[in-house]
Amino acid sequence: MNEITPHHVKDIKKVQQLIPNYNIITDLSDFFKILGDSTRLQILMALEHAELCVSDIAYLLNMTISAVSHQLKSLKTAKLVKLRRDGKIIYYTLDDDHINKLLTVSLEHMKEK
Amino acid sequence: MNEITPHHVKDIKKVQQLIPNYNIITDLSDFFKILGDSTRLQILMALEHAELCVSDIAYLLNMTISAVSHQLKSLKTAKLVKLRRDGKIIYYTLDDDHINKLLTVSLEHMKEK
DNA sequence: ATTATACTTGAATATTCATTCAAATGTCAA
DNA sequence: TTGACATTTGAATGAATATTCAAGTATAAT
Repeated sequence: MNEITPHHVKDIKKVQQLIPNYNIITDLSDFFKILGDSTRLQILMALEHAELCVSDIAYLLNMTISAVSHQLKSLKTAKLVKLRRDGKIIYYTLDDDHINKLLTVSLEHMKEK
Repeated sequence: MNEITPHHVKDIKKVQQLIPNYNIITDLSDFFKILGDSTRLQILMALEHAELCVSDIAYLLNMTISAVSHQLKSLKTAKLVKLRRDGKIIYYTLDDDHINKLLTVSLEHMKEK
């Protein structure tokens, strides 16, 4: 790391007080990282409209069951989806509502560009 | 790719009509991908509160000038920041307002969990 | 018990991507 | 026009991660 001489110390001090602490920022970037993959985003957007099982999603996205299952696991770990078992079939749904809201807001952001 | 027999064809057809087309989803996931890195997110959150030059940001984040410059380039390409030059110094700001709004909404999402 | 179905899991591969390092560009001052 | 400063750029390295492949659970039916 090279030595750095900042040019606007006052602004830096101001900003240091105003931005969220690093833990919050990493939580948030981890969250965006999950959304930053088209497969996972497609899954979430599909689950906005229906409860689906793994084969349904794999068929819908034209992917292998395994690949979908891996991504569902990520989404589950991130608490964005939840599942219920009915016999051999496992059904996935969105874990809560405000992920839904966030996706809508984000889509708006896209359209405005 | 193995053959897949979906179990809920009706739901799949419904979902196919309701989710955004693939181009929009990839645009959106590309956007989230940009936000899905703590360095870039810190930069954006800093620029919410002040116009800063590259050395300021590097000092604030305790990173090399070069690393920061690379990330600023990504943010510029994604049209999330813009710059102006004043002599030797290049100042960065957020490119528009609704990125600001989205960050706020997303932070809310985090807190609710 | 055996087989089939639905899905998960772990290791391996391949690709993506953040950071570093060294060199280059652009601007100003002497 | 030489030197110093601020930043950019491109290649190289290393870490993270999406998908595949093969093998492993779990459940139900025969």
